[in-house]
Amino acid sequence: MKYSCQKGTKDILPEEVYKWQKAESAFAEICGQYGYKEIRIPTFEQTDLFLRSVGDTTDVVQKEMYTFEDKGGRSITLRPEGTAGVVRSFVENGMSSLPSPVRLFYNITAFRYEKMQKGRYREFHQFGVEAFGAEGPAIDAEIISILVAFFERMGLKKTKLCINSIGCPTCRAEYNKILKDYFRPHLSEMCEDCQSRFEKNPLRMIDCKEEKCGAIAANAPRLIDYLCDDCKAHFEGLKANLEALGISYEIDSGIVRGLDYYTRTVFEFKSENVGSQGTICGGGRYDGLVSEIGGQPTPGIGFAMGAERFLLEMEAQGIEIEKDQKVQLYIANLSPETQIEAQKLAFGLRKQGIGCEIDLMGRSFRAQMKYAGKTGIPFLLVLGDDEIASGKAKLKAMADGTEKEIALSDLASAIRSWNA
RNA sequence: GUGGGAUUAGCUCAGUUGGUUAGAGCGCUUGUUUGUGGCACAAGAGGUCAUGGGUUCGACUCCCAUAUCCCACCCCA
Repeated sequence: MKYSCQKGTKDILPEEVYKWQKAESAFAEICGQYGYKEIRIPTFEQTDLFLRSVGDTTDVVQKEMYTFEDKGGRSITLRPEGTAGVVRSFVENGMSSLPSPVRLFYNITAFRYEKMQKGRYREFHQFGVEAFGAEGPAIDAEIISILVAFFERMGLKKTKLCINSIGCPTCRAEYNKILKDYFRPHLSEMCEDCQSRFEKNPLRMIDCKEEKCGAIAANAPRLIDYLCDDCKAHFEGLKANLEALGISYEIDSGIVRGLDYYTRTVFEFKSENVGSQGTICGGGRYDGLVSEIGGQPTPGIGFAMGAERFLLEMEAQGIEIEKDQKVQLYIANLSPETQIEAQKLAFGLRKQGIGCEIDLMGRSFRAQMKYAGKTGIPFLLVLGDDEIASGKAKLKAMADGTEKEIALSDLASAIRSWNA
């Protein structure tokens, strides 16, 4: 074999693509019910956008971006996530003058140069939502409820919501001091990563997976205990709002989120079935991001759900997504002449909304029957010389083999009313 | 970037201390006589055994390198 798809990319074949379509349409429909409008943004942006928004010290930026120079000498990056591009678009298109809040959703591919493992790809799909202009915790609860509604619609049973607050720049600065005071005496026992995190971003030391670090971090002061009054009120408001909606959650102070733009609310839906990381979707508030990108200060919040991880979870929970059968009728034909008549008949039926397939390879009648049986097409009609002459044919329901004599001109309505 | 396992037909896999023309199941195509399927039976197509070197009289089998896939660490969706 000469060519294969690139590392970390995947073909989504017809036998699987219906699952994607179901998930995409359910997500779009639910977002629509909430008043979120779809936005489609470019696949690549200027590199600097991601340095500024995602943060130039994050792993995503430092080692995972697909960055290249185009023929005009510009530094271009394939988007590693959706929020940055949406925020850029929000600012560039002056959406702050739209009625607030501005509610957007999207369905994109994103790219991260990583070593792959379960639930992790270099090109992956995200369903996401962003809401701009609403400051209070109600909108936080709203976007979380979108996910809950989506999971319910798709039949997903067990989902675990974890929430946390990582505060605002003011309380986080204060907390960082406290955290460093706590870790300082233990620093020599901790891993190299944590030692360098100590100066750069002590917050990340909390969710270190190293056993020795984890033991030390377990007793570390938690940011939610040191939130400023405003942030505390916001978090309490979110909890109350979730409870009012009947959405159960856990507080997980280990959720830090690896992108720099997050403030206050952060959350994840987790599972053990989607790879070691366990995150099906993650999101949070980014109240400083719009101004960082050059817009008027505007609060924002959003999430991204990994479509591959979502589908992995569906499969792990044994939830089948129904396949839809667009072709209703198979027309078997017995000769070159009847094949043309079958094509004419099918052409007309499709205009009436009945999907049809016919044999075009001149295969034996038996082979055509086998094909019709295997494809699961629910109705069959044999078009031979007799049927053409009489204008009548037997319409057969493949499931139970029952047949009814029908005038060819009445086929569409006969199929529609078969079970009536 | 670090580490472990794998790579033989479209798919899932056999392949015996290295020994002639490389196998099975599923799938696919065709057929089992005249126009009714899923089953059964039969036949057929499809492989430079991931790629490149090496050892050997001889390599799918042993050695090395590369690529790809799977999994874990880091981190994220």
